[in-house]
Amino acid sequence: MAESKHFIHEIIDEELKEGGRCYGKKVHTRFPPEPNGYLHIGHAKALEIDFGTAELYGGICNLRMDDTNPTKEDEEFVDAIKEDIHWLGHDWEDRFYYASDYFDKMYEFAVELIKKGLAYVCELTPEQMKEMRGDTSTPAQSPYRDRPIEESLELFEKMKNGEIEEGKMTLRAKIDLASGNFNMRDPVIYRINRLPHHRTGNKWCIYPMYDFAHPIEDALEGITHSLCSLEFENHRPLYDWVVNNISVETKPRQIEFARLGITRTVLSKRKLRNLIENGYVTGWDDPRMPTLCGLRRRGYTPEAIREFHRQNGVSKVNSVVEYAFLEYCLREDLNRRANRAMAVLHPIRLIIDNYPDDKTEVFTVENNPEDESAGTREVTFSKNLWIDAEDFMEVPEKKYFRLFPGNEVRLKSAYVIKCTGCDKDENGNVIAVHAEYDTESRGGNTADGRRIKATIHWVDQNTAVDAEIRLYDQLFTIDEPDLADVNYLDFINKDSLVVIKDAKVEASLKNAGSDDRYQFLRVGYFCADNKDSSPEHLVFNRAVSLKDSYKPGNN
RNA sequence: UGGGGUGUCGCCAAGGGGUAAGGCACGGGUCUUUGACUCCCGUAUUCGUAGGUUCAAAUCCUGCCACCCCAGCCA
Repeated sequence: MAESKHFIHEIIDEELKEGGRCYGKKVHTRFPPEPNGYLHIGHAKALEIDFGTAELYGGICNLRMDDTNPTKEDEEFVDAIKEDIHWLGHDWEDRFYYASDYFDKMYEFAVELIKKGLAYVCELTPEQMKEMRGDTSTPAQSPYRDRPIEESLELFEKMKNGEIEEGKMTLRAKIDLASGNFNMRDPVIYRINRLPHHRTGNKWCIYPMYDFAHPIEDALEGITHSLCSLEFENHRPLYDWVVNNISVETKPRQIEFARLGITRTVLSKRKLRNLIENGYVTGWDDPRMPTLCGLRRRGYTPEAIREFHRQNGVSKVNSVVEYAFLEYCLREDLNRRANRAMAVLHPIRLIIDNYPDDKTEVFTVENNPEDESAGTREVTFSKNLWIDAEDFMEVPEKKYFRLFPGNEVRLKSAYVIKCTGCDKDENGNVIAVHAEYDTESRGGNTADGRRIKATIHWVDQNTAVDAEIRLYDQLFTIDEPDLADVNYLDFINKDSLVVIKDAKVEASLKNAGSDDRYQFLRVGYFCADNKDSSPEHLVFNRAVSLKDSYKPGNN
């Protein structure tokens, strides 16, 4: 698994060399979520890059809530964000910060800029500022940019003291009104906002803009590499401008990478919220949601998600990874680690006619053929079993080698049986399958060594437990519902959830916890639902199906 | 038509003058007490495109094309 280094690590390698920007320094990154929503799998990529890079270089990574806008942020998300990050296995130790921790210092830096003649108080309304912004060929206008320093100082103080109405004044950096990069056309770095802040309450009524705040946060924390997504590329000149014009010891470097897209998935907060509000899903943790809490509830493991991001690599190309790759990563992980169990999703009776009516046997079954240390468990066997309706065909199609009259099949870890026929109801539906077992095949091996092509799973009617099973599938029917010009709500997959109320599962599943992952033999990977499942009413979610090379209808 | 980016297989992605890694997906085979897993084999004469430099170009040069981001007192 010796993946070659991606461009960010190549840059860091260079900077760490003698004479490089970071020679002799410890690599220090940060993950700076805005506490205004739940983390999703796209954030997990950034997490992998931020924490993973620190780990790779023996450095450290801070967790920092980027809470510079009181109108959008809320404390309620902070704990959920921390929980999700811990669940993924990342650790910030004691380095948990808020951007709001630095409001005092940011204010001082703003004053410093004013004193240097590099910032001024502007009295343009938002509308006026928009009108005067100019365009690609016309420079912006800024009538207040030559205001005396003393006056700006005074006004800025008034802004801080709440003497100015919201929207009436801003503090702007004096940079370049003619820049082709609009972020440099004297950007607003402080605005007035009278909403109480979730942490600082009413202490402030002016708040720094991201472009001013972020580089300061990074510099103050001694961040060496500020890794962010591509849309901030245009902001880097401003980031550098701030870092170079205020009195800070260290100068962090911003490097941008492409964010992740996944087929048949939407990742934008607005669209995800819409899915909830329109009732397409039940909430942020619905197992069909790409949120970390949704994936967790679905049965995804942190290991699978992290491996997914590691294998995808990091570049600057906007990419949309196939959902199949995420599924592959989950199967890879769970095949190694999940215990097997037998569950019949579409139960149909199987009667072993030559087996004694009241006899019960106990068979020992391996928990995981991929991992002997996973041990074994016991399952009971009797004359009356449940098997899956799909494992019987009265008239088999070509290449079908499961149960049909006259054919032999092995019941996993039990006996070889031969199908003798079936019972039907008045409508012609098969309601029971009959078979006779080979008394010499206990455990599943034939005495004469004849090979049995198919092995099917089963559960004993005497000990089987009822369970509800939720089969989840992709929420969308098209590959890229997240494109700007498609109405994603027109492409909802109506069958993204299929509920099976009357499944029969083996007794050992009775105590399944939501952290346990199982492979239901020949079906897929499942976990108990972390909200709705209980020993009295088992509910299992399908995380991902097993691959299946059988193509029905192949006449 | 300003500025900033990106273009290598269906999807990711290495490779930065010496003759196209790898993974997923897909197809075929093998193995199998899971039609899973394993293992094997196959899959870009070609690197957005047109020229140029060179013995040699995906890699260097020039032009062109396509796509993404930017005109919030959002992050």
